Amino acid sequence: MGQPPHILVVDDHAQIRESVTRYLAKNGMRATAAKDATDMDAKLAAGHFDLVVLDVMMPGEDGLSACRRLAAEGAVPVIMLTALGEEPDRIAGLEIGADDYLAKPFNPRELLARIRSVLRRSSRGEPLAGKLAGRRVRFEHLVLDTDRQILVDDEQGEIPLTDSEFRLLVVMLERARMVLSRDQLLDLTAGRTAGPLDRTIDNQISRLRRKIEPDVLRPRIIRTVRNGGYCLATDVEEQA
Amino acid sequence: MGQPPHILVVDDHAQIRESVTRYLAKNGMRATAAKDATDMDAKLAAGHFDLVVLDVMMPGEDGLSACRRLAAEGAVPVIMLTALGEEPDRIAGLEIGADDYLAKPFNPRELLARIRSVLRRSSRGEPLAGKLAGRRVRFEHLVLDTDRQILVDDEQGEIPLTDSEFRLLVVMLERARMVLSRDQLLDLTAGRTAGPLDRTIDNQISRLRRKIEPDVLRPRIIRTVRNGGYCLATDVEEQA
DNA sequence: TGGAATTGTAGCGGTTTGTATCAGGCAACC
DNA sequence: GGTTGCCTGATACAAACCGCTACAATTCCA
Repeated sequence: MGQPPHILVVDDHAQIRESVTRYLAKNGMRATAAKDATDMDAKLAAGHFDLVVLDVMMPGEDGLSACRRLAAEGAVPVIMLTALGEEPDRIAGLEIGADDYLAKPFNPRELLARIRSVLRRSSRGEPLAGKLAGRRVRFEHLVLDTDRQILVDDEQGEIPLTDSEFRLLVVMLERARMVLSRDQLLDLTAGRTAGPLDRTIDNQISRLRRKIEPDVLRPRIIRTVRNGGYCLATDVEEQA
Repeated sequence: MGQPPHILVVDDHAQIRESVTRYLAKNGMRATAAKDATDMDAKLAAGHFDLVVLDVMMPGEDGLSACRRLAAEGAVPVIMLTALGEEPDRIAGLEIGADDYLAKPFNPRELLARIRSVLRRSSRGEPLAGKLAGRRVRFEHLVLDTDRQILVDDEQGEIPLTDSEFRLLVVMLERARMVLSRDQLLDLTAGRTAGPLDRTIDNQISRLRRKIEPDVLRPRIIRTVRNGGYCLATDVEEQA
C-alpha cells in the first residue's frame, strides 16, 4: 500500500469518534469521523476509504441497516462496534455482512489489530474504474470506453487518455453535477492529500479540457466553481 | 459456491471435534476433524479445504505456530480457537495472520457465522476462487488451457506459454479488473518480495503482452496503471 | 556436460506527471 | 470607474515512471 489506509469512523458519540480517530492517526493511518449514516454516505461519496468502523446503535438509520447496504455494495469492508456484547447481536452483525465486530468497551489496540487484519485480507487491488469498470458511458458528444481507456468522439474518432486524465474523468463522471473540491479530487484520483501550493488538479483539469471541450476557452462540460473546485455539468448515461 | 465448503477442525479434545463437525455438517458444510498439527498437515495435503478452525492449545506443535505457517502459505483462511480469552493472546492470534478468532467456550452458532463471514470475505476477491486449475477460460480472442499451459488463439492457433508467463496470466485472470501492484504480482507468482530496483514484473508483462495483445503498442488486455501496477481489463468467462 | 530455453538485471529513451511561474480574469473595495 | 488582491489557466521544465532491448544468470534436458 503506497498510501496509509484511510478509515472512516461512524459513531454518534463525539468523544468516541475523536479518541478513535486520534488513536488511529497516531498509529499511521488516516482517519475521518462521521456522526451518523447520512454523514457517512456523504463522506464515502466525497473521498476514498479503505475501511469503515461502524457503531450499531445510532440515531437515524440503524448501524445494522447501514452495514447491510455497504456489504451489499461490497466496495468497502466494515467493522461493527456493538455496545451490547450480547451474542444474538454479535451474530447478527456478522450475518449481515460485516467483516468483523468488536464489543464496547473495547481496547483501542485490539481495534487496530482487527483493522489491520481485515485490511490484510482485503488488500487485493481495487477495481480500476470503480463502478464504471467494463462499461461505456456517454456524455455530450463523447463516449468513454473504460476498458480501453479511450474516448470516442462522435466526429473525430478515438481520443486516447493518459492514466491520470482517465482517473480524473471517471471520478467526475461517477459524481456528475456535484461540485468537487481540489482536495476531494486529489484524494479520489491519487489517494493523497494536497500540499499548500498544490496545483496538480488545476493542471490535470486543464489537460483534460483540451481533449474533451469543443471550445477550450469557454468550457461547458467541466465547469470551474470559483473557490469551490470543479463540476461535471452534464448528464451521463450508460451505453450498451 | 457450487460445492458446500469444506472445513477442517483441529482440536485435541475429541468431544469438541465431534460436536463441532457434527454441527457444521448439520448446517450444510462438509467438516473433517484433525487431532493435532501433524494430523492437520496430513489432511490438508490429502484434500482440499476452504477453511481451518484451529485450537491454540494443543500438544505437539502449538496452534499459534501452525497458524503462522498456514498464514505464510496463504492458501487457506484460518479461524483460531482460544481457551484463554485474554486480550494479549487474542491480539497475538490476529497479528500472526489468523483471519478471525473465537474465545472458548463459544456458541456454535457464532462459530458458524464467523466461518461464513470469513468465507464470504475470501471468496469475494477471487471470482474464480483460485480454482482455475483444470479449467479452460476464454477472454477476448483467446482461450487458456490450464492443463496444457497453452493459449489457443481464435485465428492463429496454439501459443505456448513459459512457466512464468503462465503463472502471471493465471493470477491476473483470477483477479480480472483488479489493479495489482508489482509487489502483489511478484508475491502471487513467485512468492517473493521485490527489491528496490526490481523490474521483473515489467519484463514479464512485456513478454506476455507480446503473445496476447493484438496491438502491442497499444495494449488493451493488460493495462498499465501508472504508480499502481497492472490490470487485466476484460471479462473472463469459463469455457466448457 | 554442453547447449538451448527461460528468467532476472541493467540501462536508454520516450511519455507522463508534478511543480514553479507568469499572465489573465473576477470580485471587492475604495 | 479604477485599483488591488486573490484565484485560475496556461506554459515550461524537471523528475519519475514505464517499455524495450541487450545481456547475464539460471534452469532444463539430452
